[in-house]
Amino acid sequence: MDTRGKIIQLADNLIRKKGYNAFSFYDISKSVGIKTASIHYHFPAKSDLGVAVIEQHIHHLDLLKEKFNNKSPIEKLDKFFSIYTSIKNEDQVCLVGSLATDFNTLDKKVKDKLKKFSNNMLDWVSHFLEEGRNNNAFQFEGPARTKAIMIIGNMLAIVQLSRLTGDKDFNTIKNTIRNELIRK
Amino acid sequence: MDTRGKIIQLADNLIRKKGYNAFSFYDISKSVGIKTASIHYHFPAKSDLGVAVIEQHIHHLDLLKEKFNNKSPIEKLDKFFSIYTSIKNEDQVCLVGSLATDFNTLDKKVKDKLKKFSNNMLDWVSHFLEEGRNNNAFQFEGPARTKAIMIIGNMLAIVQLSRLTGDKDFNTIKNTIRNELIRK
DNA sequence: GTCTATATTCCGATAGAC
DNA sequence: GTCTATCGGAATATAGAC
Repeated sequence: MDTRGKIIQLADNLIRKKGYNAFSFYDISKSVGIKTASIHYHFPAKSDLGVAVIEQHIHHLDLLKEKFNNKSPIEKLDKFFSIYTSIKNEDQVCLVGSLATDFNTLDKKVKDKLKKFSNNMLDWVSHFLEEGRNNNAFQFEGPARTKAIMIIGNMLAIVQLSRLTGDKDFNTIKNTIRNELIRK
Repeated sequence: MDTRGKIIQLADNLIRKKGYNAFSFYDISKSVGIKTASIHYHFPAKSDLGVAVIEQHIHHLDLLKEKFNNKSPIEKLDKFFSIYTSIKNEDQVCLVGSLATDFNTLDKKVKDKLKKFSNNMLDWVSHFLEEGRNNNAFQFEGPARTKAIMIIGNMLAIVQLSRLTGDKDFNTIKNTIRNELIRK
């Protein structure tokens, strides 16, 4: 991977492990093997790096949407869950949760990009929930968008909460959501 | 309120509005009207202040448990919701969510106190959910503890998510949880 | 693209006077 | 309990050489 890519990757990891205001250019410089001043060549300000991290997430979600476009709602759901399993296994939280708690300290361009990402994610989940309900794979009441917020919210929350209540709660909640949603 | 109490109150507000690593003793000194050095008389280190903030939440929860001990499960549920409504109205997130995303940057004593608070909250909600199911006020399947994690998680998440998706989503999710839980 | 060097600001924390 | 003064360190960021 090129230097720019490495910096984004490390920043992403640090934001989700320690939080946006707790990581520094020095943390990245140690791992990449360049000085902090060199990072500013790629990203003039920290907020430029923050924007790039979110843009990468948006891009990855676009690729994922395309890749799973012809797959079943259940396969899409399990892909959605697997994202959070990876997050949990690496002792991270999700990007949206990490940046939402720091929201009032972010630059406008970071805020706006984060809103775009969360709405893209919400649209994707809403669509495959509605798709699954229409072909009787899923059961739930009310607007798909509301159900999507609740499921995304539960997964966002459990990666945070299980740091305090115990790691095993992650699978408990994931399986409960799945069992309640899938029509038997 | 005495100076110590004012400092705790302001720290609590700042943690939930900006995050633990984004607030400084200077922020507090401005509002209280004393110098930053004077804050160290009350709290030698920032982590001592963090612990005190969580201890106040634990104390308030204890008082609330006692006050609502003889009330109905639905009244307890609505009190639980009202806590998050206050949080949302003040553009904050809940203490557990704010500190969970910064968890890996906290001192051990802050981590331990936060675990205690989240488990106290989880116990309270679990108990009134079970109580409500036993007297047919609530309907849900599976362990009360699991349901409690999901409801707490949804509220923790929606105060964060609705910063991005829109403030009106807060009431939508709160009302959906309430309607699904209460037996008609 | 990366470096050295440096500017600037901010932060948590301590010493000692009052 | 609060103050002034100060320390030591860390952070973002820039200038200019290579």
